[in-house]
Amino acid sequence: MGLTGKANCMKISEVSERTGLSISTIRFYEKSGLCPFIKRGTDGKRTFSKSDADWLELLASLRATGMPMAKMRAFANLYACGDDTIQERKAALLVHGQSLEDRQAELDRCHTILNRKLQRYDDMMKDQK
Amino acid sequence: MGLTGKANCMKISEVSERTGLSISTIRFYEKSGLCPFIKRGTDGKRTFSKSDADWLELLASLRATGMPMAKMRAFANLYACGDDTIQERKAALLVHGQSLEDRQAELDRCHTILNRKLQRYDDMMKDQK
DNA sequence: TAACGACCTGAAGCTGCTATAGGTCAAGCC
DNA sequence: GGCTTGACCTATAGCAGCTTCAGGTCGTTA
Repeated sequence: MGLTGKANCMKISEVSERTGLSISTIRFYEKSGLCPFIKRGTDGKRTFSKSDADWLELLASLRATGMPMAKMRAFANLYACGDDTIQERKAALLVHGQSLEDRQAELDRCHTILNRKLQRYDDMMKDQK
Repeated sequence: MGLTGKANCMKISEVSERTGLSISTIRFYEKSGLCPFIKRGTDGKRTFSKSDADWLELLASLRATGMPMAKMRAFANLYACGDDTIQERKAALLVHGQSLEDRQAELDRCHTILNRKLQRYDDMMKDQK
């Protein structure tokens, strides 16, 4: 009855909800080689294990913070090669973490510009009266 | 001699340097109606006034913080209509400022996920030994 | 049994640039 | 004068990263 397949096995809609990636995007990522290890049920539908879902969540974070697909693909290849590559993956995440911090600084800078502009609008409106 | 045209008049390369937008992007923005008021010299080259450059700098901030072109175009239309629209422009910037803060929060969230992942890599490497 | 909903595929479309090809013009050099 | 160089110009094609659409397969439910 209400069993969602094997426990520990999620449907694409559940993964979508959890990761914030759209269903189309998940399929697109699979096609692009970011998660070639997703299994299918006998009915041809994708079945996601807990660790598949975790992986997609990490991908979502990387993408949301601006990692280009080419790098994500490289990262995915390391992941697919197993635990020997952890050192390399760690290095990649560290590099990306730096660029994320740069990005945050850039957003702050833009925020300041925005606020200065708002201030100027206020000044102009005062002058008009 | 070394005079760069009228003072108060910049070339596209100078505006590019100052705003961080590529020269192509500036031309593309003009074609897209984000700055239809840029004048040309008798030689057909674009000549940017100080306020043109300021405007493009603001556009750059908006774009860098994720405002879609359609909204930028709406904003540009208000700008082109003159000072009567300041109230509306201010409202638009406030709305965008909110979405910018949301975006910053999202980046922070992703940053946390990244760091947790790094921590887990460290744990795994310890276990391997 | 028919209709619904959740999944599937492949291909086309969209946004926001970026790169390429080909041309104009002024400045500097021989 | 003739030649090259460099900064600009246009128009068009290409690319990344999705999203949307058309059309099809299941399993469940009324």
